[in-house]
Amino acid sequence: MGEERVELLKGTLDMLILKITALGPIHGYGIAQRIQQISRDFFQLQQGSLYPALHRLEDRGWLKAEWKVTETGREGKFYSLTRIGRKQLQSEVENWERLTGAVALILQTAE
Amino acid sequence: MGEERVELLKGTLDMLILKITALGPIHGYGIAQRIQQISRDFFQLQQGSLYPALHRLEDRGWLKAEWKVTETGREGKFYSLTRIGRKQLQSEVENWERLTGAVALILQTAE
DNA sequence: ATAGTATACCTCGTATATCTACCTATACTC
DNA sequence: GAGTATAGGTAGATATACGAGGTATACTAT
Repeated sequence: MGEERVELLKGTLDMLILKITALGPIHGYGIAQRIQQISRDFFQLQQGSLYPALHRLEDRGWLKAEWKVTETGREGKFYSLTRIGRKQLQSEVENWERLTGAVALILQTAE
Repeated sequence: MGEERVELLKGTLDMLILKITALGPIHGYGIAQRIQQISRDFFQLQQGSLYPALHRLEDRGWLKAEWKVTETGREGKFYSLTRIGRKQLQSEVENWERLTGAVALILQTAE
């Protein structure tokens, strides 16, 4: 089978999580599902990456968490983007674009 | 001044070095200069990142090294891409493109 | 002469982040 | 009653880029 182990580039996960939470409050497990869906199964976010990242983002004040009941009737910790989290997202996206632009310059140099 | 500290995404450095050596044999210090030039000063590769990376790539058989004299009349360790190094570069570029494509899908999702 | 800068190589310790593997618990289906 | 999906979590290993430090040579300016 097309067993492809895809590793995230270290440094992109925070941006992706912030972006997903920018779409509205969502719990951790849901974030992993959304990222997988939208990336057409390219990213398969591991729980050992997800939860530490969420705690990190909350500690930095970029996300805030609230326990609520999900649609399936279970407890879930819903994360939403704070105001400084939104700023952080914006700056990370800008940095990402300049960075991929610079990489593209190098990859495009003719042999 | 526009003092911007730019960190590489962890995982991209090997690809960039391999790409530069694909342009022809070049010594370590020259690789750092080329990367900085081509990226229009966006990347400023640190020597503490550069030399360990070169040794790593040589250990894996992707680069081979040879001492020669530079144009400025000094000793330099010239690196060139091996056959499996070229394959590795190709696969890393493919992965990079699929990865940035997947990130783009997520960043593009409307709020 | 000598002081400073650019070139050229290197190592060590630290910080950070992701992964693998493991654990708990509940709801639903077979 | 067993298995799967959902929901949360932690601990340890690994990788890698960075900062700070070191050596040495060639060239330039004073």
